[in-house]
Order: sequence, then C-alpha cells, then structure tokens
Amino acid sequence: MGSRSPAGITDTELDVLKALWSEGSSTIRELTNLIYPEGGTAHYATVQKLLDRLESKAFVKRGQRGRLNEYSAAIGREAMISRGLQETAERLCEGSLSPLLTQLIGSGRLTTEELSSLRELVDRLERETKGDSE
Amino acid sequence: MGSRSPAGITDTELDVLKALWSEGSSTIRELTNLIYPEGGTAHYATVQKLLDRLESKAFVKRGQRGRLNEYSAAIGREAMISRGLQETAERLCEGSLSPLLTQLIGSGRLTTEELSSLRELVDRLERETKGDSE
DNA sequence: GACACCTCAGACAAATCGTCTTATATTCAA
DNA sequence: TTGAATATAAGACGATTTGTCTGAGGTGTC
Repeated sequence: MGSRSPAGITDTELDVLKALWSEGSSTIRELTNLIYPEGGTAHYATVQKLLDRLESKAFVKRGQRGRLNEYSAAIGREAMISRGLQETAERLCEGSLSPLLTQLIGSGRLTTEELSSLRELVDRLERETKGDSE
Repeated sequence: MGSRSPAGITDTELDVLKALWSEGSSTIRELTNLIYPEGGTAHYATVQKLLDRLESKAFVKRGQRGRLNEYSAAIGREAMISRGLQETAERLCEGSLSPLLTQLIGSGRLTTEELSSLRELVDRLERETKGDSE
C-alpha cells in the first residue's frame, strides 16, 4: 500500500535531480552545499540517501571522480515530462494522449504566440508525415 | 513527509470516481456492487472510506436519495486531466504549459488523424483569438 | 421484537518519505 | 605514525498515507 509519487519521484528527490540538471555531474558534497547551504553531516546524509533512492530508480547514475562518488542525471527534463504526461494519460484516458492535447489547447491558457508557434509545429509535422510513406 | 499521489488522488480512489463518472449519482451499495462484485460488509466499508476521503478532498459530493447517502462526482474527467497537466507543469516547467505541448506533439505518438484534427482546433482558436479583442 | 440494512468512528498493518546517527574506510597534514 | 577531516555505507526513526477491516449504533420493515 502506500502511494506512488507523481512520475515515481518525490519533490525532494526532484530537487536533487534538478540540481544535477543545472550543475551537471556532481559529488554529494557539491549537491549538499547547493541544496542545503551550510548543511552539516545530517544534510549530507540526507542528500546521499536521496541519491541512493534516485539511483535505484535509475534516475541518476553513479560514477567516479578521482575516488569520490560522482552522480549525474540519467534522465532528462523532457523525458521526465513525458513520464508525467504518460502517467496522466494512463490514469485518466486509458493511455491515449490526445485528450491531454485537447485539454491543453482548449483550456484557454495559451498565448497568441504559443498558439502560432504551435501551428507552425503542426504544419511541419503534417508535411513530414505526408512525405514519409513509413 | 509521506508522499502525495498524482493529482491528489490514489488509484483506488480513482476507481471509485471513475465509477461515479460512468454511473452518475450512486449509493455506496451500488458502487460496492460495481467495484467489488460479491463484496461483503468489508468491501462496503472500504468503498465508504474511499468516498469519505474523496469527499474531504472535494472530489465527490454527498446528497440524499431517500434516506440513503448518494454520492456524485464533484469534478469531471477533463478537470482531472487539467490537474494532472498543471501538476506536471508546476513540478517540471515552473508552471508553464507549453513545454508539455511541445513534448506531446514532438513525441511522434500522434496519428495522422489526430494531427489534422489538432490543426483544425488550432485554426479555430487562432480565428477566435483574432476576433476577440479581449 | 427480529432481522436487515445503513452509517459512523476508528483500528490496523504495510509502505513511503525525509531525516538523522552510527560505524567503517580513506585521505592527508603535522 | 598519529590524528583530524572527510567519504561512504547501512540502517533506525517517526510521521504520514493508504487500503482494508471491525464494531457499535441507528433506522427501517416484516
């Protein structure tokens, strides 16, 4: 029982992952300094535990820098967004993505610019699709 | 501590809500029969508890049918989808929805028909936006 | 009055999550 | 070499969530 966090990652874990996105490969110490400025041993261990859990979910991977552990993101922001969308689609639309699209576009939250850049994107995709017989 | 389920609703709670979406206003008994066929007292109580929690989250509302409690959905599927999208946007894009759009469209998962109906939708919205000075 | 049903309140174990402590290495300067 | 400082690993912890279930009381009908 218990619940799953959205896209399988908690807010605190996401903080760590975001730090890795912006900083690139980092040691635990570097991440700790960034996320918990003046963080002591306790906070260091917290970050370490979060990285452990992120690693076991394959969201980060561990390498070596000298003899220190060095962590880096194993999933990008876009892939993470995809996961979120996929999850919403599965929970609410039997996996189909187009209801999400309809909702997104119809919700009236898009600016004029977003709308026209969206149109360009659709135009381009339609051309590509027509070109490919595959 | 502890975690939040996606869009603030758990899978089991969502099962109940989905039943309400498809059946309309229902009593606990009706929902129990639907979700746990041949469910006994225990399952009845489970559904009741789930409805309690859904009500406290304002996802369902309670009325009366005769002297029975009658529950109905207080949120529709579309609004639920919106919540999911909003949550993903807030967690990963600082609240902006257009990265979700880009991801959705660029992921190559849309069929030709979805693409052209999407284009119609965009066309219509662009016309409306141009028409409205508001 | 007996029986069936509803309702409410709460207990319960399992799991998750953020945090922290401790013990064990390893490095490097004095 | 000894000792301070740091890195690492392993795990304990309390709080919270979640799904499930039990039991006590109400209200109706036959």
